[in-house]
Amino acid sequence: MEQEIPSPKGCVLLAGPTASGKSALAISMAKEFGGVIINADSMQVYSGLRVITARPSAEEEAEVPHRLYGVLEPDDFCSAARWRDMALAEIDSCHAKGQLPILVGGTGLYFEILTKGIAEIPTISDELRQDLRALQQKEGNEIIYRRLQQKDPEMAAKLNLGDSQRLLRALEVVEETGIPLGTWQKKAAEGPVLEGPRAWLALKPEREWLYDRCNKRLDWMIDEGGAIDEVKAVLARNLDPSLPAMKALGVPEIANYLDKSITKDEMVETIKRQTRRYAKRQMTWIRNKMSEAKGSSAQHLESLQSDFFPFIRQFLLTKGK
RNA sequence: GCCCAGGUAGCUCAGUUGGUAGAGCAGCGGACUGAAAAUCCGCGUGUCGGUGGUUCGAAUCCGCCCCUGGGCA
Repeated sequence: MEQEIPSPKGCVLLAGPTASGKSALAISMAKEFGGVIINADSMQVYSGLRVITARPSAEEEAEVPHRLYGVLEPDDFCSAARWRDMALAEIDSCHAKGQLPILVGGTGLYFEILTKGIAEIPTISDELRQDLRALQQKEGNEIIYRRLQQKDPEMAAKLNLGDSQRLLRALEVVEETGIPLGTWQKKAAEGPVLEGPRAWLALKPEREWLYDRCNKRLDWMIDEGGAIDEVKAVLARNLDPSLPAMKALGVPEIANYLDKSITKDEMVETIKRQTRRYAKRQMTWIRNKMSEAKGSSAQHLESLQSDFFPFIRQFLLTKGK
């Protein structure tokens, strides 16, 4: 079978909410089509948090090639553009070897920037970034908001006072570049972008089924997977709690449990709730943003291979080469 | 069997002297342009246990029935 399929120039993009079965599907797909799995998940890029971020296990990673899993230290940070650059390099290297890149993950923004590009805004200096963050932590959003109103009233009008992350981003951009963020965003997307044909796949599981899976997975992580010890080890490094990896689902909650400010039950219930909400946001993204991309989608785990494999085979035979 | 206390949203409960009901949590919808597992915005989803009655009008008052706790036997 595999011999019939020519060397791919295209790639597979597999999106879906957390716990929907993406990883398992990706592995069987990689085996079937000679593929390499490339992580498109913002948290699984960090090392040290394998269990709590539901990264594929070491055994799974050994079955077929996996890329961009655990490649950054938890005190580093991965921007969407940084991920894109790493992903494009991996995709090139797959193509050079005649392998099919299979991008798998739940981070919508990463897919968005990979496929559509983004305006090239100069890097913000660490100094400015840290100053503004410190200011916000100390004084709250109001001061950031007022400063933004002065320097970029258009963006300020668009943002909510509570939206600390976007306020900060808008302010650091005007202050660093002297150009309002909105102006940058109106520019055509620049920078490297994924070229060539692509097969979009989306998992759209039934809600109850997914929530149940999320809950059971979390119970497993805590009771058997060793999530608590793993998080404890990372916490022992005393990293800045505002680092992205420190905000991964479950990390703050386990930290609270370890310092005894909440009980184990509270910790478990809170993580479960946060995970459900996260899955819901992902589904909103997939439903409303990725639905425009032409591709194939499937609802039930049982039907994944039968739904997707013919689609991929067809894709490779017609457009993928 | 008798005596209390309760039955109101998915859960825990509030509901003034009768004017068809509201909080928290859960949930749902949406946004998303370089830290996105982040960050933010919006939305009560209801046979008020059932049934008769009093009343212009009942979650609210009365009768009976059902259910759940607790107590006495």
